[in-house]
Amino acid sequence: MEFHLRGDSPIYLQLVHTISDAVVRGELKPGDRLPSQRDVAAKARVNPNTVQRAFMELERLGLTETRRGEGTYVKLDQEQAQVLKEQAARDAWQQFLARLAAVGYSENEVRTWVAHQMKPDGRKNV
Amino acid sequence: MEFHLRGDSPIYLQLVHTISDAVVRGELKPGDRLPSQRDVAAKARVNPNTVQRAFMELERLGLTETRRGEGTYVKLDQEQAQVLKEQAARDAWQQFLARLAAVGYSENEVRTWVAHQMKPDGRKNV
Amino acid sequence: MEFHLRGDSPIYLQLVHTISDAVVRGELKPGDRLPSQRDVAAKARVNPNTVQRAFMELERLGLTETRRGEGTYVKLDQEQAQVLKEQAARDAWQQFLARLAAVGYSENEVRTWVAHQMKPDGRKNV
Amino acid sequence: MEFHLRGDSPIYLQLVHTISDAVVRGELKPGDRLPSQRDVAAKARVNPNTVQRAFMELERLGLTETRRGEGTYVKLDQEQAQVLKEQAARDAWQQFLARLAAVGYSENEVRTWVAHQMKPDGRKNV
DNA sequence: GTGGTCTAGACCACT
DNA sequence: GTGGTCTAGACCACA
Repeated sequence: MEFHLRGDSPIYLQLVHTISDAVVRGELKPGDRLPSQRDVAAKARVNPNTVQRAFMELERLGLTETRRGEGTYVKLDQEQAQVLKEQAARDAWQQFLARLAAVGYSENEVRTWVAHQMKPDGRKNV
Repeated sequence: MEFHLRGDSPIYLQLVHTISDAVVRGELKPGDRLPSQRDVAAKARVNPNTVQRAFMELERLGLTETRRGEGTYVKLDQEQAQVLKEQAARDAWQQFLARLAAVGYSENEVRTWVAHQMKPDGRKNV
Repeated sequence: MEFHLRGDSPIYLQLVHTISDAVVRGELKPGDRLPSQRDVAAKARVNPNTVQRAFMELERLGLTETRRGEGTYVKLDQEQAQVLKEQAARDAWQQFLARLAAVGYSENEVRTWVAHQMKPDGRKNV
Repeated sequence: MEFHLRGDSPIYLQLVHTISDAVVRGELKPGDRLPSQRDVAAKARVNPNTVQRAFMELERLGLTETRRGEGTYVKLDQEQAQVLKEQAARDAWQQFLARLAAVGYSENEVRTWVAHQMKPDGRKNV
């Protein structure tokens, strides 16, 4: 697993998202063992305490289960992961719509705008 | 202007966004005078220091200018506002795509998903 | 508020219990501001980080609400506190019964035993 | 002997309590041979090292004695067991009283509360 | 070797 | 001055 840390949000949350996204994608399956906190700390080049905080958060969210002296394991089953995946998509979409509305796009403008973005021939839509 | 404050991001930034969005929407036009800091503080029920910080940020971003003893005025012209508006849309779209990719949607799945959301008859697309 | 720290359980949890019991007892009421993390750290003579962890836990339990730059406030209303109080009593009672059963007391023996403890004249029932 | 492991306290201590309670109840008598460490490990589905630690603790507490190559035997005589049993009851009772006091029950309230729990007709006292 | 707790101290963001 | 994040490093408990 790769950890790309950017600067805007707390490192421990970035770790949480990196890992939880992997779970949601199904890349980490129930029962899988996460790398040890020390290993993650080494790979992401952050302090072990920061990693631990991330792991605590993952457990709190119900994604993992940690067994003292053993390690941390994925708990969330595939079905729940799928739910979270769809939820993430809906949330992202809502956020997108809200943002456009906030800066003044009407519903129809949004429709047109998105249609334009989706055109496969649409010359580099970014 | 209404101020709806939620808890996740700093209050002063929420104020900045509330105001800058109004400018971007063209609701506040160049030369318009913003409500006084103390009015904003009262309406949003936040500490005046927090409002001041928000106004400082708006000025730093080039959206407003403050005239001592007079008040704070919108500086950004309509053309620049339009640029920001389009930029906001592109940013929101990119963020949306990035999020879906992060949780495992392929490009095609995104396309299908969005198309489905956009169907006007699809009731409940929001 | 006094903090008596013993050695058997993690300090941060002892802090959590000290404070949450005060809330449950109604000694700290909704809207009351807790002493700052630094103050608690000083009074309890522990590291501020340890206190912060305790405060995080209190917030996670829904007892308090912390406002950055302001302080930490009691959130739990009196009614909810009462519920927790009764719950605590039931839990303690269950635990007591379970323990006696585990070491071999029959239901009747428990009854007799407790009746004996409760006798007010029973000279030092401890 | 059944081993029901919960998650809150160290596994080795749970094993200690399971076994010591059996001794205190008189279910395991002086001279009785405990199941082998490997049997316990298998039945409780825990690491043999964990069982060993539990057995060490039992011996340290004076409940058992280990004879090399033979096995582990209950050492505690019935009289001592009875003392421990009564001690356990008193401890549990004290803990119960302390807990209720901590959440704000007065002595009289405790008395009333317990009396209510003890009413045999009061169905659902557990 | 693994996770859990704690200390010490720094720096930042916010009100 | 308040809480939030992070580092560094220690020591412990557990499997």
